Amino acid sequence: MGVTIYDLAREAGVGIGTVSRCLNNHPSVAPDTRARVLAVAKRLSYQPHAYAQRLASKKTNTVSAIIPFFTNYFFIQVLQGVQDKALELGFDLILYGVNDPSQAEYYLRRSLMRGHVDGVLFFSMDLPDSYVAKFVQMKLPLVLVDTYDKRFDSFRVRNREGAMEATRHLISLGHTNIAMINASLETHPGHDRLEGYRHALEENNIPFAMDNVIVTATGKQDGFNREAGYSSMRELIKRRRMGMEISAVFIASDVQSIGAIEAARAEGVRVPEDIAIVSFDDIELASHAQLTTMRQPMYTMGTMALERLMKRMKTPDAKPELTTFMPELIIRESCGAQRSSTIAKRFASIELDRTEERLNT
Amino acid sequence: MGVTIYDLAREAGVGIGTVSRCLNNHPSVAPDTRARVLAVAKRLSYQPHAYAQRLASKKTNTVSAIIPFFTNYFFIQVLQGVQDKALELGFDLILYGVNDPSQAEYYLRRSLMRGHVDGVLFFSMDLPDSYVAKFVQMKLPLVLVDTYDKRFDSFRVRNREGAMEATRHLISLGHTNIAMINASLETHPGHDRLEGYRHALEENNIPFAMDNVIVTATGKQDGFNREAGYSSMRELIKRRRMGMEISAVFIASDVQSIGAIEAARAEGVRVPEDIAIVSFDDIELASHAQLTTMRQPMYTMGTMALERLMKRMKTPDAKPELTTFMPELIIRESCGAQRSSTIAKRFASIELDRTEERLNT
DNA sequence: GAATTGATTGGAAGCGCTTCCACAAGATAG
DNA sequence: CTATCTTGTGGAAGCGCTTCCAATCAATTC
Repeated sequence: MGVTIYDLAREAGVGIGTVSRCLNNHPSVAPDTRARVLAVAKRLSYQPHAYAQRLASKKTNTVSAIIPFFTNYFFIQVLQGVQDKALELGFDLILYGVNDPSQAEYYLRRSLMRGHVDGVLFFSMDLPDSYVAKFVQMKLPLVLVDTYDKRFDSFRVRNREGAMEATRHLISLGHTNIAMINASLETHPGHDRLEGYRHALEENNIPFAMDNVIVTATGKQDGFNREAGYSSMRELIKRRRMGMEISAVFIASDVQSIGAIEAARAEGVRVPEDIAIVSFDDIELASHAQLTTMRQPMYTMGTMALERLMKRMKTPDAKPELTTFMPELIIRESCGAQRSSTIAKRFASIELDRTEERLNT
Repeated sequence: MGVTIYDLAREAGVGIGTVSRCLNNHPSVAPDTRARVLAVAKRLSYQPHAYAQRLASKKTNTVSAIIPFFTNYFFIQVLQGVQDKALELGFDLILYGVNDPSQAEYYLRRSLMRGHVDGVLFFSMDLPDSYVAKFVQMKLPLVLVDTYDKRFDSFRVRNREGAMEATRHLISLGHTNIAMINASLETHPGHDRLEGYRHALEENNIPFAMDNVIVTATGKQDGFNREAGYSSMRELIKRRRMGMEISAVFIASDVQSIGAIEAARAEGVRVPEDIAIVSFDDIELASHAQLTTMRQPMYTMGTMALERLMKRMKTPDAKPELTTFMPELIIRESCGAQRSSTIAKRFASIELDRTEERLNT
């Protein structure tokens, strides 16, 4: 069916070795030979056979990305970074979306098939111990993003420090009764953000109490979802009505905050007047919802992770590196820091200018 | 480095053919031979070499998905469907995200490499004519989603009919001055939704005028983005203040509507009291924004598209089929049909019940 | 003019698997 | 007891490529 290098060789009157060299820009080919072969290849619309190439060259030019819940806005933006970088490098990206932890192992096993991929990106989940050994044994490069293992390159956001900064911001606005809405404490972000919150309170001599922390670990994405934010906020409002003094809340993720704002609206509680909110992530919608939030460099994490994977392929024995990112506080309206209408208006017009600018190009 | 079937054959004292048959569940192997070989395979932790298998068997178990702007919520949900189905079928999914039309051709070319993928899903873009011939010639199965070509299987949403229903809904609520906010008319959805809008007006003897249609085709995603919605709505409000009578607007997509609502809020225009909105897509956020919208079965389109691709692999010469989906009107608050607070409250509590239900499981 | 060098080239070997064909060894039938 | 199946099995061929080694031939050197 397909045109092979043998066809090209016959047609161009050369050997298959020469054909291969021409196609791969090998230096030692006479210019006119190369021209002739390439002309024939074009004429017969030759297409190299991907797997034959890969089998022979032992390079796949493919990486896999094992991502939980990739419909989560956080992961989508990371994924966009990975994908753009893959395009730039000429790599194919196999997307392995994990909806349930057991799937992660299936995908790990699959990625480990000899010659399947040149490297693996593993996101936001604990790497099962049994696979650590396998990756080492198979010498398959692995880069972890938003999770950590000392035996592999890792990229992490400083969740604890970010949560501290978020909480400090609320404190600096005069709040002393600050609650927290969190997702599963079993997750790294959930755990570390709680720690940061607690630390910020304590360094300011505000007593920490688990009573002020509402944890919803159920539902999809370990509780990092809108519904969980909705019900958590309702619970918080209920407690508030029963006498608990709460003027602000630190919410562990933007998606939860979106749900929380819905709940506040439904209950007639104003944000930020009655309850100020600071959250975490800065997903695209955060600006729509006017959320004050800790920005994570999601896109950059994606591109850097793939770059690191490439580096690791070249120098497999280098020492694993841990790269951390410090999230950045983005102030919008939900925390009440911009209650002055002047500032708010000016902000709106800036947004507008940017839009118009884009329209005029 | 790797363990091959030759190693297994030697170790188990059988031939490579037998080993291969054992691993592939071929019937004609004696039960104890099979057991012995599998035991050895396990002991040596044998991993088949993906590309060798594929080269020899001429099956790749891989498909590619060429998707524009996959960070768009619409595509993400379709993609989730594709990915889940791929997992179910044991296929790998190569994600080719297109940010710019020229990339689509690159990815098409790449997908056409012999033996690279068993099939291709192509989303929402016009398939370049030159590639039609190539796919036919290479006999590479291709399924189109959200776009159409009579020579291939296609899945489409009935944009025109959906837009008609959306517009009719506004008319049924008593509106007669209905504007439209649209994205690029060069896109199929943009074009067809305009047609539907126009048709619905005319069948109700309401004059259609392009003056009531605001088109923003620039920016990312051909104008299907938040910023475009924002600026279009501002333009609409400006015209309104200059005397144009507008009480409702049909917006071509939910993302645009989200921006439009922002603009309305910034300008002090109430939704739905001053301007009622109906839009299109029903992305996850639509319920958060309380958008009345035309729901597209995105996830289903993803799963069905992959299923169709499989079917096409099995019977390559069957006649191409076109499958259309009728979008469904989802009524929320933005159209004003539920202005009664009773209904609104009941709706909120239903949402809540669902949330709590989930929490209790 | 012989010897050496460098630039090209042909093609065998090998990547690790599937599959087909041939064959051995019992089992069954006549 | 011979002829005919069955059931398992071994291993060569081949998938289409890369790469290495040997070979050719013209150019250069002494």
